[in-house]
Amino acid sequence: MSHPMGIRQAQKQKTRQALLDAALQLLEEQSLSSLGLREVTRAVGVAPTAFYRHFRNMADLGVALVEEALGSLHLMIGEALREPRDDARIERTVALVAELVRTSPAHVRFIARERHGGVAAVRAAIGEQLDRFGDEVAAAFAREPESAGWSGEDLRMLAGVYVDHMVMTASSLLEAGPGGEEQAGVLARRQLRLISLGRRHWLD
Amino acid sequence: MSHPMGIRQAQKQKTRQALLDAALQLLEEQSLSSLGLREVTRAVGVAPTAFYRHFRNMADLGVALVEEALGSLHLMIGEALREPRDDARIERTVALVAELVRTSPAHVRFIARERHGGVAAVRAAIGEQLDRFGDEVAAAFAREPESAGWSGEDLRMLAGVYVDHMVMTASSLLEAGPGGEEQAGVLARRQLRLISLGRRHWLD
DNA sequence: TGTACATCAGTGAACGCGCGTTCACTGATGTAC
DNA sequence: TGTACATCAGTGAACGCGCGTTCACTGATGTAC
Repeated sequence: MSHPMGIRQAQKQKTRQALLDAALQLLEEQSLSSLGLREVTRAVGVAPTAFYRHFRNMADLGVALVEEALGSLHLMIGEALREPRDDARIERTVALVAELVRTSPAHVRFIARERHGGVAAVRAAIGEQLDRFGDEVAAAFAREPESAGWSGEDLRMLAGVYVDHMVMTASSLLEAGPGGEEQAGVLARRQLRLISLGRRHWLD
Repeated sequence: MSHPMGIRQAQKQKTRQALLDAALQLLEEQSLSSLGLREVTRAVGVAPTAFYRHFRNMADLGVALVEEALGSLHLMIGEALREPRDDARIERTVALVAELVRTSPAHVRFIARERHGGVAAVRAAIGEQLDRFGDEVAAAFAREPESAGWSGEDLRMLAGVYVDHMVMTASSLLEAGPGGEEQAGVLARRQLRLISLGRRHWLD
């Protein structure tokens, strides 16, 4: 039997995760470029120097947070788009985003904030993930009969609109807070209906 | 004759503007929450303490930058939307945004970055301005014959999509850089066409 | 199983540095007569 | 017009503080025999 993870490695992972969790929480009130290494280690309860056992600097930690926030989302989006009927797909898409905001509000806020934020490496990592989403959504659309006659470029454009809209919906659900969720959801569905209508008449 | 602005006031305005300009330039590479007061005064060439004659803190300066970036834009947007034909309006809208990005890239970057950034007062100021844009665009749409039968809510939704799309277009034109402007413009026009089509068939 | 040595996650002291803010000041500009 | 006083934008020294990074270290875990 090999050693999938010894005590030492397990403990190291635990500390690393604690650093990520603490950073994410501290980032609710500020942006990454103003978050300090000592702030994070203080919140976790380890010495500042322990940080360097896990990340080279805060930007490095930020990139890890991007992976944590978006890495596991690819499967879920593809599934939501498999819904054939327009209105059901809209419903599922908004529900997926709402679920994401409910279960991981801090991750969502982080992505919205750092997407155009002051740390280049993190911006790049987010951009890459969103591009991948766009490609996947485009591939899902391509499989549908309604896409017959569409150029690859047009499909990718449509996919981009979808992805951008999802990010925006997530962000406005977050800002809406507990009270205004309903209203933000209604707005998002309406906007997706507008986009769906545009799609249906694209080749007229 | 009264004193529209004495030598003293004129000099004060000049220093204030120099602080705003220097801050905006420094913000190309970082976000507001990590920009320091001393950094700004150093760039201008005044003592750090001079800052307090003009702003209470960096958040205060940030709010002033929001006004500078978006305050004068209200007239221009209304005018672009007065165009009656769909394709001409799309052309003018994208041209307006492209012009803005060309003449004030730093302002555009600032707005995109701080819209969801770490400084609450600045986020609020940007949100207010964008809401005002939304109201104005909705009012412009309401005047058009194509809007007959539309509810106020639906019009405001459509206006919100337009405003969000403008911000996103500005941001992607910025990221595209000198080479990719053309491509980003094509994409933006295509997306607006999609929205226009959705609008035309909204009441079907 | 027991022993001797290697690894390495986390420690704690120390460093130099730039930060925001305070304060009393200076001297050009503004005002009253 | 000239004079005496008030205003106030910008100065410069000083402060205490938290920052990121270095370094030699400790002691629990891992490995070889």
